[in-house]
Amino acid sequence: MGNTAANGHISEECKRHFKAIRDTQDILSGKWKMLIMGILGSGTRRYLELQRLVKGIGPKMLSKELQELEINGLVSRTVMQTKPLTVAYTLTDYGKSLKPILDDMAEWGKNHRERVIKDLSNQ
Amino acid sequence: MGNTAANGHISEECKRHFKAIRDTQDILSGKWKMLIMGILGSGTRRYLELQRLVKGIGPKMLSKELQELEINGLVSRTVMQTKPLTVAYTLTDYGKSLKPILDDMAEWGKNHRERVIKDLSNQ
DNA sequence: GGTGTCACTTCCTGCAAGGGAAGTACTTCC
DNA sequence: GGAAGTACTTCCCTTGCAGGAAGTGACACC
Repeated sequence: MGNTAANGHISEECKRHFKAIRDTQDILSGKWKMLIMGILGSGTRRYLELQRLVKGIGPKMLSKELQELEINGLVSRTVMQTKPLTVAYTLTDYGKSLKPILDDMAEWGKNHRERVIKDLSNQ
Repeated sequence: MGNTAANGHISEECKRHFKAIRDTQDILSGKWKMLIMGILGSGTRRYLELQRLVKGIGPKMLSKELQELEINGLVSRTVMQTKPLTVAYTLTDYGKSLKPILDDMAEWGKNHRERVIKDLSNQ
């Protein structure tokens, strides 16, 4: 990506790179999708289970976000024939392809938190 | 991360993982930060250069986003002593630590675009 | 001294993302 | 038959993110 044509112009390859970042961000847009994907990365969850894990989310938001993830093929919804009906949400194989990114984000976030704490105590 | 204690409880480690995703997302929050970071990942840029590269952004948004990135230590701002003053924005070393994530996002976005195009033609 | 460039800031405005509270439909248990 | 659990949906309302247009200040060129 280190290619500016000195005159300030930018290669098509570069533009595609930038657009692709925007595309990925759009698919994980909104306040909750990344977190939901991260949580589902640790295994299948039921609806209320998710609502408990995603602190602060309401039922409306949760179902909206899940629907959008399902539409994009990242998450699959399965109705389980249990005592009271339950619905299981799981990452699809395609959804799992985002796991490395989410894991990296988690890793970075942990380092960042440590860094901030260090800064505060060194200040 | 595959550790639910069967009773539905979740390890502290897991919770930290989820919080860390949220933290990273917050630092790259807003419509433009990820894209700006992606662009700066390809090299130092001046203010107006960025405004041209980030299609659709206005001067207000750009300076706001850059300020927030600077506050978080991801981007450094340098006033250059040129004919008309120019300002150079660069990723800090810390900002560069986000590059793998942004690159992965770009990679995923490219694959996704191909996938969507295939789906449309196969449909 | 007027025009141009660069790097912003300020003011006004609008809309969509998101929150709260309540309701619905189905089933099972007591 | 009423309560409770699961998985949602609907309605209403607010906030804040973000856009547009214009202004500012510094300097430089003609």
